[in-house]
Amino acid sequence: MSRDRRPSRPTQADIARLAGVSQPTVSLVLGGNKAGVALSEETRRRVLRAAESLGYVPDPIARRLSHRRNNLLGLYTFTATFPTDVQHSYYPFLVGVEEEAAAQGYDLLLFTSSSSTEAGATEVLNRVRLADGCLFLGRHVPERAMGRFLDDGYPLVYIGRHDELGERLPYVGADYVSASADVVRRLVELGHRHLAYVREKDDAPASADREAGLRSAVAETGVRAEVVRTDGGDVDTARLRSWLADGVTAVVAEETDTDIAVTAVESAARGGGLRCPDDFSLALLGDRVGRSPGLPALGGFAIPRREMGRAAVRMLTGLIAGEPDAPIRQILGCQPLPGDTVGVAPH
Amino acid sequence: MSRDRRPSRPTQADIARLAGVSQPTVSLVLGGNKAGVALSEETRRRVLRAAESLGYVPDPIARRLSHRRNNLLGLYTFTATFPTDVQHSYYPFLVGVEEEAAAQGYDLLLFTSSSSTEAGATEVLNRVRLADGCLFLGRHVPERAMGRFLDDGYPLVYIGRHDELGERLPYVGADYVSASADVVRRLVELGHRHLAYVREKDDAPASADREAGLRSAVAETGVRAEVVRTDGGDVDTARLRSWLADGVTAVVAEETDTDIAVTAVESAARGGGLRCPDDFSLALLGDRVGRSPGLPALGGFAIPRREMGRAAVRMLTGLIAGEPDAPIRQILGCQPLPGDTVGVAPH
DNA sequence: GGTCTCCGCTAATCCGTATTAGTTAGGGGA
DNA sequence: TCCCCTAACTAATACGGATTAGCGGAGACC
Repeated sequence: MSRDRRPSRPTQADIARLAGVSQPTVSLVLGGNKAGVALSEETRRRVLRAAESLGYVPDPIARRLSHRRNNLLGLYTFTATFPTDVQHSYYPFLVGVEEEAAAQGYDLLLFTSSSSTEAGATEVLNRVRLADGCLFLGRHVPERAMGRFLDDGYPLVYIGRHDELGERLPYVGADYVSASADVVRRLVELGHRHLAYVREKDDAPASADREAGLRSAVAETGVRAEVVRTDGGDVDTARLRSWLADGVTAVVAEETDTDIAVTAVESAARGGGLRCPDDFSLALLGDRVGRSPGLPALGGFAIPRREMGRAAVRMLTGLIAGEPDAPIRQILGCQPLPGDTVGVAPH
Repeated sequence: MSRDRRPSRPTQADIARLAGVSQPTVSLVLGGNKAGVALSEETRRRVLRAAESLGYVPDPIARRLSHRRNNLLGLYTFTATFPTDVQHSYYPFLVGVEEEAAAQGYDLLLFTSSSSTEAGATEVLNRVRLADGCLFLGRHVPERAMGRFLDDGYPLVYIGRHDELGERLPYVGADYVSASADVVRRLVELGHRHLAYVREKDDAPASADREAGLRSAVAETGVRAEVVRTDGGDVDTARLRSWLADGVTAVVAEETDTDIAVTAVESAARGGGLRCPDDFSLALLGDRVGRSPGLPALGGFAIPRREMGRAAVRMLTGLIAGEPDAPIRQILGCQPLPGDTVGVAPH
């Protein structure tokens, strides 16, 4: 025991001994004495002098043990936190999260999900409780784990709209419905009357919202639209050509964190030597974060990721503070992006 | 008091109550019982079941207070951890850090430095102790704070070579000296006999190493080189033209996290309608992470940022484990990058 | 039958700080 | 002279978990 005692820093007890007072007195003096306990100026000075001479620095660990607060916000992404292939999509969220966390005096705890097995995920989800509250980022909601957090009153906020758990899950989302409808309306204004919509195969609120917006605008304007689900492989040059032969003048692609849909369309076009907007217009339901400035900008809408990150942190800290009447669901608007790949329909 | 008691996470005491044992027994069961205290299988099971059903997670603070380990690695960057303006430069480090941290079973604690004032920095540096050890990333070393950590035996590793504290500071760096010399040699082989080197104004080991490498290769090959320090404003088109008029055929620019030097040269060239490598060759001492695929690649060398991040984590976990004979300084090699902006010298 | 030894667990204590309830000394008032 | 009040501290305790000493009971052995 004694041999493994590191040369520890001076404690309040050491100061107390030196100043001839008790440890609580030291705590009062150094802690600013917010409770307003009476303290003589003389004692105060002695304690401060002793602390100074010992080079005292409060131990943050012990301090937080007493506070029952860690000042830690968790961030859990259900993928690698810094994913290599989808890095640009999540990055702006993180920027916003960090900015606001810093502003609110919280540090960020990044959960590394090395094992993406079910058991591993459960394990990590348990560790989440180390933080005072946690942000979640992902296309889907692990309902059991989240339900449990909610039952326990653990503060959490999802980045992205999610209704898998009814009205219980707090989130900060983006208005994909309106933004997607707008994209369709802009295409129709440019004369497009026949669209193809390429989306991810699996269902998630983010995809459902985009499709709902698209369908509502399609119905409203009376144009045609094929809706195609893909996992990447089945949208190729031949398919693209057959659409165009059928009279499709604009392709709309869903943008997700994996970018499967838009990547498939782009490579199909490249493979066939087709160009946008000359051969067809290409619009995105979303944007591409890491898009190179040298490449043509894709028309679509800008997701306010950074602001979503900030708003999510604000909501979360509100939950942690126990604010009663704060809204637990928030939807931010998206800006239209004209882009270079959308043009007037031929004919 | 009672009203501010948040529904706190289950503690060992809760488990003990549920399982009908004492808190220390719970601690023994959950802690792996390294002391080898006798425990019946039946008790063990009851405790584990109770813990499971309550969703128990040990409090890192409490654990740290008595034990001193919480499987948290700190990451401190002296700027925003997800910097918006220099984002691409630090990002690959983070990728590597996260990969290796996940592999070693550590979570990451990102310290947000809201205030970059001296006082604020000290405050944050105190919080660093929450983690078992900490990685630091930055051009400069705050010597007092770091010295203090080292004195206290707190495990830390710098990403980037730093000798401001003598031999005491553990780091994982890149071999800028050799890599920079190589860049110069390649230019000389292409016939360049007169270079201009543009570097940051302030001094840091990263800059000193590059300049040392450059100077050694310049001396070795007997060519001429102007060394210019800039903060961005004073390297403009006129200056660039005057170099070329003086016979400079290649400009070498330092690459740092701010990219001040290379950005200045590039905008000076663009302003004068000068092109690389036709009008002059442009080489980088380093690389540009976020470089768009559509733009010309700059010649230089690739800094193995991801691998540096991984190596730093390995070194840090070694320090935490108290490995005695592990090296505390490591230098990784850089790969040459030919690039499109370096060509044969005219004449 | 008495002592010895294990087994299986708990009581006590520590880590460093914060907070609250008390306790003591001294002064003032009646 | 007795009582009360206030100033100025301290004792006790909480926070959650780890560690060590120790205790009661059961079986073994002489």
